[in-house]
Amino acid sequence: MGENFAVTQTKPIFNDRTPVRVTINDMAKALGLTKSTVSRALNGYPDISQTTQLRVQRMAEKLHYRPLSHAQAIKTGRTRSLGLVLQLSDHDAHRPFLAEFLAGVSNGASAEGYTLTVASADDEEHMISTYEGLIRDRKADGFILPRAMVRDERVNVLRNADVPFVLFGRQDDDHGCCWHDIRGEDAMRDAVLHLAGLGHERIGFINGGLIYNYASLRRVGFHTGMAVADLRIDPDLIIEDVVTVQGGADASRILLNLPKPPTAIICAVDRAALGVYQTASALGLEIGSDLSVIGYDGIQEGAHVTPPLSTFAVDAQQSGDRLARLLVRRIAGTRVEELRETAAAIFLDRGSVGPI
Amino acid sequence: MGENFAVTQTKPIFNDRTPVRVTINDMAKALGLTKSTVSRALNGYPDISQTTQLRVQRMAEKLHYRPLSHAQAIKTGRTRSLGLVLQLSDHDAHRPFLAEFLAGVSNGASAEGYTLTVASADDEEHMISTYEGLIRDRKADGFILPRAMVRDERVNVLRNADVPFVLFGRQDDDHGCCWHDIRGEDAMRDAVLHLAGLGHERIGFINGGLIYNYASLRRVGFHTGMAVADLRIDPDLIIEDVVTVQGGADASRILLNLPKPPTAIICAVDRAALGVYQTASALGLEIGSDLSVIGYDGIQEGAHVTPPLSTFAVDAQQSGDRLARLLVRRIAGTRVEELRETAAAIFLDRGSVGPI
DNA sequence: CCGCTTGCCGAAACCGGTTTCGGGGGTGAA
DNA sequence: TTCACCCCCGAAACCGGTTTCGGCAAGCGG
Repeated sequence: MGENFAVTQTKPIFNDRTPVRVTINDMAKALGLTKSTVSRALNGYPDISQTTQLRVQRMAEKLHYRPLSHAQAIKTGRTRSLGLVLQLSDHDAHRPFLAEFLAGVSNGASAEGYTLTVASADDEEHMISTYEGLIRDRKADGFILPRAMVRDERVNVLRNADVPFVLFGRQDDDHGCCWHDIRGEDAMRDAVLHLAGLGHERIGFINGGLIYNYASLRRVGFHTGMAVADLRIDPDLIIEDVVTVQGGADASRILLNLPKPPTAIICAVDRAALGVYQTASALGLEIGSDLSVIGYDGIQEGAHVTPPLSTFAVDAQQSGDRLARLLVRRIAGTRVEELRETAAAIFLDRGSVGPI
Repeated sequence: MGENFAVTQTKPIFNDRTPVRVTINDMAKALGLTKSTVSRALNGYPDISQTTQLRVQRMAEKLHYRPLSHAQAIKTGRTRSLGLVLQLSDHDAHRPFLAEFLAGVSNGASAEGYTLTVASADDEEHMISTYEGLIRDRKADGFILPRAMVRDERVNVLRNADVPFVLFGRQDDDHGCCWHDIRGEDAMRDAVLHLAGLGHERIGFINGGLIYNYASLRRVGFHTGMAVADLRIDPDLIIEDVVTVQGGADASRILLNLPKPPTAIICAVDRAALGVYQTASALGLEIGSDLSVIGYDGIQEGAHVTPPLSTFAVDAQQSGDRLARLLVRRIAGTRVEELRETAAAIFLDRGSVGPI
């Protein structure tokens, strides 16, 4: 017993530069309370005095205490994480936005104290089983569904598993659905009006993928615009279900080879518009003068073609952020009716539109 | 006491079509064992008889029992999830692959029974604090670091926090590092040899971002190729730190305006190669005859330009898959030396290369 | 002065797992 | 027969939280 300095410190404060986690027990000890009181104080239970609650909160600040999410999960069932299942086979219509979208989602999530769990699936069947697995293993408290589809099996699964979810895009059967979406229909309408204002009368429309819900909305927008501009709709000038560059090239070739070809073409998807560029150059048409083109999406490549593509840009990052925050509120129990919002696409008037 | 049928079932088997989770207690009850035995049987403890272990495993199959990952996490510290932090500001050099890469990672992870946790950060500082937060809150058992950099602060942080990680790309200071990478240096060498075989002697080289580790490797590969082909290296024909289309256009303009311009240009990044196309068309040069171009990456756009870009394609999905599996093994304790692998890029001989 | 609320907190059970410890029973040797 | 192992498994503690329950002290009315 030569030394009087007994080693009483059983738990190191620092472990190789990494601060050791402070637990609720450390909090309780530091405050002279029991851990149950600490827990209730932090979770805002009404049977804790104002004074104590504040003391606990201050101490939590001071000690940088944050409850372990998976420790609470075991009792509450809440992991504090949002789920996102990517579909691969999805024709790369929305690939370009993925980075921004993901960044937005993860930003929104972490701002709310949530994390983002990402999975992927090749086909629809695999996707459904992926959801079921994630739900069964409680990997996420709720899900973000990109690209709402007309007949959306994901919605059914989540609905009767009673798991919160939020759609990127709207849904006709809105029972239990909340969403964030861009008003593509307004964009299509404005595109028509813009062209009509420049004297165009024969306006072609190349719509996007019909399995997605946005296609019918944008079709309606196109019709609305034509009606407002008092223009007759020629069914021959409408081609639907086009989501690729090649598809856009093919569709526009059909349109431009008509006896009375359109003087302008509106594309529901930028990639299709890029296809129109190919066909135009093949046919010796100059875009912006011989043929006007308006796209939708605002993908990078559109800025680099000549002339730069006039298009309606969507802010994928902002949308991702909004979706995450909506989902968190949904998980917290807010009614779906209060969690439905849309935003406008912004028109980028670049070089691909001209008077007739 | 009119009824003799007492309601003893306290836990419903089905809850609105959603099967209720079976817990380790259900397993114990069904087997007539204690939960501790069940746990040890499933985790392969040596003090459980062969017979019992098999019984337990069969029952687990039958009842579809899988332990709740966050329930085990609280005791073991392992969440069974892999972390991935995306950097936004990262010039969209690798954006195009993100979808495939992510799909690969999440596939590999789920094949190993892991999930994928994704976060994002705008700048480097934020990124480091993001890692620290994820580590502190035990959100991931290990991390995948995309795009290894020359001076990589992430590596430092993870190294002395003693958290497993795996690099996409190699690292000079390989202490504690394991990785998967594509041998870009071999690709650059082969590109030179291919061109030299066609008679080219003045070969330009537009290298990628110098903050990334791959740049120096590809530079070495270029030099190697030139040495093997017995060609002299003209420093004026080398421009580095180019990662965008515009950058590629600018760099190639410099090269092609030299008194003795190159007859072929190798680009370490496809986007730069696309920039070369722009400059070539501006200068009236026909690619494939007047000027040969070889890229690297294998991005989609390369297939759609005319002539299609000859390039070395990397399989981002496969890489993601490999990285996930390597990381899982790293977490399980495999030595880093056994977890270093490289793969070859595959040459797509399309239309942008011709004899001198 | 007494009884009854009410406010506030501690004690303890619980969630679904893991891990340590100890002991019962069978076997082999003395 | 006894004793010492060894092979298995059960009991119980533990991880870091949440939630229910009960009780003490102060306040209030009578």
